[in-house]
Amino acid sequence: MRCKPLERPKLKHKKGFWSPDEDEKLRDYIMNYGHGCWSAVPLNAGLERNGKSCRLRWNNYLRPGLKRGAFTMQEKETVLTLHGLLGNKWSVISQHLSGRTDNEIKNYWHSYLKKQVAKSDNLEAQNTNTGNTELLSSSYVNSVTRNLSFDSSDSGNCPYTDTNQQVPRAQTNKLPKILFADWLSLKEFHVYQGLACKDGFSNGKNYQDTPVHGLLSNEASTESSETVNCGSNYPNEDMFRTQMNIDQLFNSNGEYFNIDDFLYM
DNA sequence: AACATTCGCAACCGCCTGGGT
DNA sequence: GACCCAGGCGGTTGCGAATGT
Repeated sequence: MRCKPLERPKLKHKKGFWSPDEDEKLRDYIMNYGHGCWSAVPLNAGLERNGKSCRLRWNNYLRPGLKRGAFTMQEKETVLTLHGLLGNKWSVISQHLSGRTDNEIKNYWHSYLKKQVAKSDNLEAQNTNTGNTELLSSSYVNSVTRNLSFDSSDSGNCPYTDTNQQVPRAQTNKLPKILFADWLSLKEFHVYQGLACKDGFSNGKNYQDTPVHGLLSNEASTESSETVNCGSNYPNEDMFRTQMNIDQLFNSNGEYFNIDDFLYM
């Protein structure tokens, strides 16, 4: 992990925007030799930048496979839902959106989604004031889960549409984790958010302290058809167990499930 | 047309983590 | 165990472009 200490001359590092020439140098160097130790990259590539700056430039701009341009509807939903679950864990969220960088997602959130969420919260506050208390806080998560939808005509988006399909373990790890979030009912989101919820689950504790057994019960499955995505049917527990790596869902005692283990597996 | 405000985004900053010494 | 340092991450800033007045 750690590189050999470098004997480096005390260079004054350049800051600010990268020139095309600098981009070219960095790209050429990394394509030919890999980045290895980032702090050595600027020296070897002939750049007057620091290693951090090179890493950032490469990861956020030069790296092959980066997607540019507007976020798709599905990407937007993914960001919203994962943000609802994870908070500002941009790097984790970015792992679920191929071609998008954490920085890009963060910018997207701050410049666009945050406002949408605020709007949604305002609407809900109005509903609450008018006596409609059915929806509790964490409104945007609710609205997201309500609105989550995959194009049912595009089964490629949804590995759950075929309940008989066994997913090999190696592939299981590549499943979009977003689908678990989609699968949770509104109630579970309330628990995660540590907000008051009608079944008395929430006490401000971390979500991972909450046994997930109940969350996988039929009760959850029938919670609300409004939260359904991936076609028309809520996946049942058996299907969930089949599609997911069950070892990751229950600990060695076979009882509890740590959402972090799931999300980061 | 001129100025003000908002938006979008690249890049920097500072903190944290983990591995080597 | 303490220290050092590279790498990683999230928050923030700054600037050009777009839009509004």
